[in-house]
Order: sequence, then structure tokens, then C-alpha cells
Amino acid sequence: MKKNIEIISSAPLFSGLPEYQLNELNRIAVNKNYPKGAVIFSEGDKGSGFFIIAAGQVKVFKVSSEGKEQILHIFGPGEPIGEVPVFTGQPFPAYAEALVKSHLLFFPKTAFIDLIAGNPSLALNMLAVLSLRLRQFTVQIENLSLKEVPGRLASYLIYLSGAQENGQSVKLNISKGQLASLLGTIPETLSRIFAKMSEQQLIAVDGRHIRLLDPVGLESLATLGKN
Amino acid sequence: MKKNIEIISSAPLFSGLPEYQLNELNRIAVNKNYPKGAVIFSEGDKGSGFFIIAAGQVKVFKVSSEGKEQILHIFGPGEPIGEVPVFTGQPFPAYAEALVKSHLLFFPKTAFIDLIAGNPSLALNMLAVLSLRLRQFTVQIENLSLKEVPGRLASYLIYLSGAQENGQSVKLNISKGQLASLLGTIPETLSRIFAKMSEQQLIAVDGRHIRLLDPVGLESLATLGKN
DNA sequence: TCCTTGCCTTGACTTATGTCAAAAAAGAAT
DNA sequence: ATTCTTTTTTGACATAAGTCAAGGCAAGGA
Repeated sequence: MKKNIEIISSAPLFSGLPEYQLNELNRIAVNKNYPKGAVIFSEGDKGSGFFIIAAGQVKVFKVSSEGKEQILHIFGPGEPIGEVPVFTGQPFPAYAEALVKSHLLFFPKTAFIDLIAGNPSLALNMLAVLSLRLRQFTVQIENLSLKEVPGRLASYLIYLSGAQENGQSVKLNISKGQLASLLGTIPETLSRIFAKMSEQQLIAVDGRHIRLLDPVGLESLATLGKN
Repeated sequence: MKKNIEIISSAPLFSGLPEYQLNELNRIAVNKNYPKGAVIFSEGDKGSGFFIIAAGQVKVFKVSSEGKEQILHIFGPGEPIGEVPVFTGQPFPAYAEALVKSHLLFFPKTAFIDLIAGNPSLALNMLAVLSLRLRQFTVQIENLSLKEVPGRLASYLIYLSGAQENGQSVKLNISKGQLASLLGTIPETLSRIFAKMSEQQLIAVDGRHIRLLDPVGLESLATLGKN
């Protein structure tokens, strides 16, 4: 297991901070461990601080009254979660759950606010993080409202192939059921769309491995949104 | 017309700042005027600063390749728009357009960043603004993905009745066509749902005036999501 | 008053996607 | 290997909401 100080030093949120402040952060950080499936926080909980993922994978999601989930984000090592309540004073707007056994660092709100108040570059880092997230939500809203499921899937695959360096082959790091929830649909529908896109020779699916056979076609599906 | 310094002083983003900094902000602010329908910025434009709305009403939206619009936000006086590129360095993620003749104050990026870097409480204000916005997007994603149009409309009406102090009667401050786009649907569908909800005695519609006849029924529509 | 323009509504039809149920496939555990 | 559990796929069906087209209605200008 990585040392906390290493995790803190390598988190983008804390990049560029002087060493004494990294040590200070290390001092206030609390270790939290969660098994697969554990709830990290629930919508409506009051947030007494935020987390950085040291190891593992966490989903942040909303739930409808009928129990359907919409995943807002899937976070991995180095990423902060649960910052919103730190600055609004309101409760968490969503749920967070460990997708696999995870190790998080918890930063208590007041100590962290003091740190930010005394450190403009930490404040600017945090502003950048929130701004990026705002931009991501913007894209997600666009996808949900202006594209149909095939377009959303195509976008996601293209995004993955950019994030991974495997040529024209991508590997899903979540189950297809979770992917359905991330794309705002249900497993049955996603399964059918995988089948249709395979039939159309756009992709070839082998379990969690997907080869992008026709990047141009996928791109046009992703931007046109329809079909 | 209000003086710029009054607008700046009363904007939540700048609340609690010492007078000399309000004057400094006033010094760097640039007046911008837009007629109804004018484009304030476009998706992909690089942002050289952000705006505060002094007077008027602005919509921020995405557009699909088929031309359908999804409104992300409608902003009024005192609210900041276009801050994301200030902190990410990336271009605007959406379009902004004046819904009515509007007067905005423009704050150039570099001068503003300098100001933030020297003022923790301005930074914390900005963090609060972005966090609130994140929370709103969270709700919007939930609405789009987990509720059907009647549920979204009910939510919106309840939200309006909370924001306005008119007992059980609300007044739309945007056209029904714009409302459709805000709710992620089209005017025809919205019109039908207004008709159905009237028939069910949930509301009574008279132009832009809507009376909430059955707040309990609306509430359950809004939370259940399904009709 | 008439006409124009933009906004809203209504009707007939199509379709993407959700629901329910069950089978098949893939992993995990014994 | 065998069994058990979870995930994924398939089929038959229901339905919310979009498309296209036309008509009504209200506000403002000539």
C-alpha cells in the first residue's frame, strides 16, 4: 500500500503545493477503508469533509424512487469526491459507493478550509477541479438530452479509447450493468445496442474487450446523436 | 440604470469583500450590452474572462446537431456566467444568449485571477458558487434521467412556487418553448402535458400564470417521477 | 380594422426505450 | 468438476415522447 504522503503529493488537487503544506495535509488526513459495495456517503448526509481516493474505485450516483440508478461519475485513485458540501454547507447531493475494495483519505472540512484560506494556489487548484467537473456535467446533460443511447455509447467508447493507449481496442473497467447506468439506460437496452453496433460492424465485443472497427462511423454516431 | 459599483456590491459572488476590493473590481469591469437574441459566447470560444449579469436575462445552453436546444441554466441579475474557462483554461463548454435586452459586466481573466490569488474570501465565494452550480447540475441530470416529463414539470413548478412568494400561483418568467428546452423536451410534448395536468386538476393554466391546485399531487408526481 | 408574426396547441403517426420474464453465459465458491 | 450466484442476453410487449403538419390565438404594426 502506498504511503499517504505519496498519494497526497501525486493528487492533481494538491499539485504545486509546497512541501510543508503537503505535510500539513498528511497530518489532517484520516484513513478510511471500504469493502466492495460499501456506502461512503448517502444523499442528504451532512458532509463534514471530503475524500481523496487512494486506491480503488468509487461511483457517485442518484437513485430514483423506483430504484433505478444514474451514475454521475466513476472515480479512481487521486481524485477527490464529496467536495460540494464543504463549500455550500448543504448536505451531499448524491450517493457514493465503493465499486471495489477501496482506500480513501478523509479531510475534515474545517481544517481544510483553513488551509485553503491561507493558500491561494490550493484555492485555484480546487477551483480548477470544480470547473472541470462542471464541464463534465455539461457534457453529460448534453448526452442525456440531445443524444440517443447509441450516440452516448459511441461517445463513451471514443472517450475511453482516448484515455487508454490500446490502439483501437478498449477495455471496460466497469460492468456492462454499471455502464448502462452511467449512460442513463438499463442493461437490456445497452445489450441490444451492443448487438446492433456489432452487426453494423462498428465494433466487435468480447466480454469487456471492445474493438473499434469503424472509428469514423462511431464518431458520426457520437456527434449526430441519432440512429 | 444601476451604477456598476452597486451591482458589484450586491452580487453574492462578491459579498463580504472589503470596499477597496469592490472598487478594484469596479475598475476592471467592462460594460457589455446585448439586444434580445444576441449571442454572448459560443461553445468552443476561448474565454478571456467571465460576466456578471447587471440587468436582463441570459440562457446558457447546448445544441444538438439537429438543432435541438437543451438549456442548462437561465440566469438573472447578480449571477455570474462563463466562469468555467477562467479556471480550466479550456474553451466555453456551452452557448450563452440574451433572452431579453441585457447589460453585463465583463471581468478579464488575468486581472480577476490576480484578485482571487490575493483574497481567500473571494476564492471561497467562488468555490461556493461553483459548488452550488454542481449541485444544480446534479439535480438536472437526475431529472433528465430518472423522471419523465410530467415529473420534471412538477418539480419545476414546485421550485418556482418556492422562489416566488405568490401563494399557490406562479408566473413563468420564460416562454413555454424555452421551458420545454429547459426541461429537456419539445414544445408539443410540454403543451400536451400541461393539458393533461390541467385535466387531472393538478394545475390551472392561464397563459404564463399557473395555479397549483393540488400541491400534494404535484409533489408526489415530482418525486415518483412517473405519472 | 386588418394583417402579419411569433407562439402555442392539437391530431395522426412513428419510434426509441422501458418492462417483464426467462434463458444463457460467465464467474466464484465448494 | 459441480454447484451456486451474478451478469448478460433475448423475446414479446407496452408506452412515453418525438416528428410532421396544420390550425388557432394573441400582440403589435400598418
